[in-house]
Amino acid sequence: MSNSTPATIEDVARIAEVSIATVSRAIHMPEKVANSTRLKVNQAIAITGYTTNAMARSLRLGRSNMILVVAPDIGDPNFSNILVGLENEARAHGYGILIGHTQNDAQRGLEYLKFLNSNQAAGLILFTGILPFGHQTMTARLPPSVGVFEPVFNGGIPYVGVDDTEGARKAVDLLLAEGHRKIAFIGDSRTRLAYTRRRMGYDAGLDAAGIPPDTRIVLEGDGTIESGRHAVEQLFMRDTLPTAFMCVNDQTAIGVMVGLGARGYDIPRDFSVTGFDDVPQAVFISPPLTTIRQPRTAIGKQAMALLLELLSDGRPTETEILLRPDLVVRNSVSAPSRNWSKR
Amino acid sequence: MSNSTPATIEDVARIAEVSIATVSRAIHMPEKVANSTRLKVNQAIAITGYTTNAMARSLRLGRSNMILVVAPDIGDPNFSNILVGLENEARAHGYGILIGHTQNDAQRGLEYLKFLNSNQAAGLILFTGILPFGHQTMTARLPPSVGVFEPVFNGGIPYVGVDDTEGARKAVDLLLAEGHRKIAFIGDSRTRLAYTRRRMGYDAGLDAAGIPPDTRIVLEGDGTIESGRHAVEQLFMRDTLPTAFMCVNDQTAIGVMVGLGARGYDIPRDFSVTGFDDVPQAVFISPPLTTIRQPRTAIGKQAMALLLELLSDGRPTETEILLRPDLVVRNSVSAPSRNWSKR
DNA sequence: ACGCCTTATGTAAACCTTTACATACATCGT
DNA sequence: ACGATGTATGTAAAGGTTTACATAAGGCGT
Repeated sequence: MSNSTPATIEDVARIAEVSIATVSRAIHMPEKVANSTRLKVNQAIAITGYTTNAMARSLRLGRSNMILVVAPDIGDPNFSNILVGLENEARAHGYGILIGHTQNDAQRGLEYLKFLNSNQAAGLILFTGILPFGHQTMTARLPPSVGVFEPVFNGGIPYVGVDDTEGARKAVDLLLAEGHRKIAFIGDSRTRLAYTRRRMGYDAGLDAAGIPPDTRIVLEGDGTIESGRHAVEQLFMRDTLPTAFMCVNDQTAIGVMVGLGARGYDIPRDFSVTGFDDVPQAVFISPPLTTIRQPRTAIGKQAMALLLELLSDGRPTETEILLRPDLVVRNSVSAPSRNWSKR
Repeated sequence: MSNSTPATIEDVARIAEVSIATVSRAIHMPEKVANSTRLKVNQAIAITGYTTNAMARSLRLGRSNMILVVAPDIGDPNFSNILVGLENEARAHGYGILIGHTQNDAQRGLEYLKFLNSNQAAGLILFTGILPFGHQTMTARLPPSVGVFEPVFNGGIPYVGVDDTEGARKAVDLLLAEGHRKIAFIGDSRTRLAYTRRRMGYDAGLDAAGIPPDTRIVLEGDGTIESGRHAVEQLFMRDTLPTAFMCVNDQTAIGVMVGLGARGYDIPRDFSVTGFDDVPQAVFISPPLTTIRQPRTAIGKQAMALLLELLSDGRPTETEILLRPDLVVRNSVSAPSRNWSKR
């Protein structure tokens, strides 16, 4: 029973007094085997504690029961909850997940290519917007894949994310409702689609409020804390100060708050700030950040569900799933101060 | 070249005009094959883009190249950096890692047992102090395993962590050096060894300073934010206030700070607070938390290195590796205020 | 009673590798 | 010149599973 080497299908077959084919069928196509035999097999399985050897099975089937999840940074606060969603859904369907992080290093990406080529993963979940591996040639060989947050590189791969435009719209609308008219957008970027879309929401909100766009207060950024801080400095140097900072993500917002704090300003009294993502820190920084929440667990679940569908059907039913983002009101937004609204 | 089905060892053998055995040897025991043939084989590999099929290899070898990492909570801020260390070290030796989180649910743990039984993981890294699976019977069948942070359940498994006693000692010594004499210990627990050891460091520090222990200001806790908050309430109700709170971890410290803030006190003016772990939030909360840094990447690296050693040797060289924790001074500690030091 | 269809089970090949063993050949010491 | 030793390569088995195909048996219509 508690043998050193695990039981094989043959052990089960011997005890149940059937052939190994029957055992395999009893497990995977129960309706194809007589009730009485199925019972014998099940008993034998219980006795031996048999578990299918996944290696042999994958080898035979030519496909594994593992899904590779590639992310640029596992430590990213956005990542872990997505993972929960991914994992729960995967396991519910008999798949396991394998995690790799590229650390934005192309070399790393290549190593994961090996996994794929050696059939260790049946499917792929891509977090980066850019395919981590040697682009064009590889695409053909990629297993069924799903992107998270953003469509991947050269398309053809469905993805699930949040409706960035709508989320940004909610943020800008809140700011407008509070009475802000000079609202900066921090973190503009043409390379990341999610950021581009958030910019679109910002533009749309301003437009709907009849406020003409002012590119002097739209600053570029790469979503890091440093980029937020830098943007604040630029605005002060150019003397084109807004009353509110709508940031492309929470990290940027934190940078903005740090920059503003370093110059002695109080938030939200002197300036309002909004973020995007609702990372765990958002609630701990001071003041707690008003931001847009990503339904992370749901995103993970949906992404995996889509991938599993691809794995069985082979054909994606939809090419893009956008979830609804929610506004989370905390304490970093208020009406514009008298001082600044004069400008 | 860019065939639909990946190249096998036979394709390589045919092109290189050798037998498959030679190809295998050229890859895994290069010194056993003549230079000229090795060259031919390498060229053939380059042409075909061959990668060893991990399934077949694992099946043949009877062991996989995957390491299962089981953690109670992937979202734990302590987790991700450890993972980086684990993963880097693993990949450097040709292993991949597989992540599972039990969410403190025994049922979940059982599902991972299947992975192990089906030979999908060659080794195991355990984050929980408690073996996640049906305890006694299973231990025999466990693959080589290493614990992180704490020894696992019933021992026999080496572990790597931080020297909790020393870390706690550094925190209490800082507080003492600032002049504190009434230092509370928040988060005492007999079930988690790491916490018990931190308590030991606290006791030792007090003892060395000639301060008699005062159990009225040693409160239990489970390391959650809520537990820290609760402890503060208790101390106020009992009217046994300390001048400083030494917390068993950062979460508890955050809870303490929240509780103190809710009562209108300023940190560090009215009370000093220290944490343990140096989670990413520690720098963002206000005031930034003075705490003990866990060398997380190093812990991960060491744990994996130990496991790999186990996998080759089969015998652990050491049963416990304790890394040195560092004090990180931020802004939550100052000399005791005049008001409170009068007590 | 016979052929035919259906249902339940068994046999054996295939998936791709690694490696013990066998073979072939070259080198060396005598 | 010959046996011994060593080196380089090939042959074939084994690892655990799934499944196409073969077989066997039972039921049914005529």
